[in-house]
Amino acid sequence: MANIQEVAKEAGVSVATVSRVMNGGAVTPKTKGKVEEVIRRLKYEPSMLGRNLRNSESRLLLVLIPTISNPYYSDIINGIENAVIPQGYNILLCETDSNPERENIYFDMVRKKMADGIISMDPTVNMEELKILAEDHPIIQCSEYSVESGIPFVTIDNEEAAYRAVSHLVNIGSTDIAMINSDVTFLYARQRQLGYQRALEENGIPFDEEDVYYTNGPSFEHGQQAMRKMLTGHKEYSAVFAVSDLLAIGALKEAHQLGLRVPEDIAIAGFDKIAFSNMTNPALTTIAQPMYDMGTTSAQMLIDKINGRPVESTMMSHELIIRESTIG
Amino acid sequence: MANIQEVAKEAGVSVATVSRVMNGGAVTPKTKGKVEEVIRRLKYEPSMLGRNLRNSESRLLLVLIPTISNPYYSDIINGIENAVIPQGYNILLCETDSNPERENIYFDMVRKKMADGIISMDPTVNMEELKILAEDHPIIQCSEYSVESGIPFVTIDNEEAAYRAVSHLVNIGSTDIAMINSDVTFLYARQRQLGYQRALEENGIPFDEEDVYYTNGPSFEHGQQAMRKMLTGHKEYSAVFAVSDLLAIGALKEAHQLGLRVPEDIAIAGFDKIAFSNMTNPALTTIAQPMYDMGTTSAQMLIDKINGRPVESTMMSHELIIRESTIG
DNA sequence: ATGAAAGCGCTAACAC
DNA sequence: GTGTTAGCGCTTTCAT
Repeated sequence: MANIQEVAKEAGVSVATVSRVMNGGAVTPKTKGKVEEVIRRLKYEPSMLGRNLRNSESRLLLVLIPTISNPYYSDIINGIENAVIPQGYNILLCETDSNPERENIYFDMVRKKMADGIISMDPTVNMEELKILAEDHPIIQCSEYSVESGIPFVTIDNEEAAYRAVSHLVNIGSTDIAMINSDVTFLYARQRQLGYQRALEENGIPFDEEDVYYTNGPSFEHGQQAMRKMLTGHKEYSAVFAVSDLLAIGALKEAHQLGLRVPEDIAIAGFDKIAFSNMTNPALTTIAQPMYDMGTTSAQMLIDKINGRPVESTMMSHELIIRESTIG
Repeated sequence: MANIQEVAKEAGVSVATVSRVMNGGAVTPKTKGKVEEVIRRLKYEPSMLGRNLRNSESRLLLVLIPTISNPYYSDIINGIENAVIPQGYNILLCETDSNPERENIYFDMVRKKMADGIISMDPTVNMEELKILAEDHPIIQCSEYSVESGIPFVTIDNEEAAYRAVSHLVNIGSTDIAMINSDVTFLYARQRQLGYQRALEENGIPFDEEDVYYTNGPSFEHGQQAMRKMLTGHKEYSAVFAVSDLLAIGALKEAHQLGLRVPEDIAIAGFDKIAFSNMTNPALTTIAQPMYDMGTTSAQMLIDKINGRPVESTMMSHELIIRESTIG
């Protein structure tokens, strides 16, 4: 628990020299060796607190997500971590629970210099506040974003991806295709619905607003509810496009519960390719987003921004993964 | 971006007074009002960097987990967060990836005072290092632990829980009960195997080491592999007890893939009651650990430890959740 | 009740 | 190449 002063004194040098040894400044091999010996002997660990104050940086990056229990974020976070750690940063995973108070705690952390910047992946984020914060602090949006905010973002072409997924459902012979969508206040929900609509119309299937089943949330249970409503309704469907895997997995479970076979009686496609989409029976057809790369990219963008380098929004590629839930 | 000096100057008081206003020291209502007005006007946000250095604390707590993608940890982390945030702390979720280097980065953070303490939930943690670190720094073990380390822990009675799960399998009429276990270098794996063994023996079923199928890891795929090996072997089983839900879900998928019906042909029980254990078809019988409470408890223990208060290890309760995978 | 001043541990500009 | 010194922004005695 020694500090830099004690090391300097013990080694018979100045604190500046010790600092230089620590940070690779110009020092004689001889003094360097001597100082290093003392550091080892005294088990000296430089305090980041002093360094942080001096450099007025915390080397901490906030990653805002609505909840940690949504596996959607796992790989993105992995990508972020692997990108920032080699550059001497660490991330603070912030669960907002879509709660403005929680969110404010985290915004405060960057205002109070406990964090150097933010990667926001929270679709429920208070965009007004985020925008204001972005005036004075480095912020990047990942996955969910607002163009008008002027804050740089990383995303995929949601409309095109949904278009491909639904086109696939048409290609396997479905004509009555329902959609399970979350709240259209979210940009991705609107974009994916547009893709659904375009795929139908280009194939001569009229779009009907009644075929879209909206949920009150993003979770498994919401998917179940939507599916129950759909299957107990007056219309029959041969395929369902769900706006996320979690919703699709809920729908799948409910279909089974109501005695339907997937994909024979009804095909189901999801979106995101979360790890669990492969664990269900049948495995889920879905859209793969380049999660990991989205993570590394947004991380690098944030660090660039922190260092005053110019940053451009990025559109990443996606891929349709065809699995058992849409083809026998 | 004003600092305390500017506020003091603008308000015509000393920095000490500003500090008192911020921290609830004794100040005349009149000066207090004046200072607060200036704070608002200058949009002053006190830097935690200065405060942290001065108080030599970071108010940051590390939570060590092997990987964020294992849903097992979600609820525990939730509990931790809700316990620490009201007390002015924040947590840094640390994915070690069971990589000693990664781990060391995080250990370094507490050595370098960037974090005030650690809650370790990583079964692969380097116990030697952790023990040494615990001599100088507050550390709590949650879920996975070593008694010999002398580091306080929070856990459930794994042996008893496994005993109950396997007893349940016996009660529904199974006599040929296999176990899917992970690596017995982990304490929980050893304890749960003991429970499995005791349940068999108390019911007059001889324990056979060959009925235990060991995996090379904790994931879904490892569960699949174990199940494949089991079902393509020479022995037939009517029930399987998996040491975790993730392994059980893998086993379930593989059973389906090989044309077996669950629970009719083979019953499957898991352990942990992760969110997904309810999303499979059939839903999984499992052991519920009081995740959230384990989180809050270990968090409070850590904060107590940081504040020099005495801390006792805690054994928490568990519950057998019987669902479709073991009863038609 | 308020102010002056010391100091938390570190880095970097400047001088030698 | 090395030492001296001035802060980074804050809290907390110690005076008054």
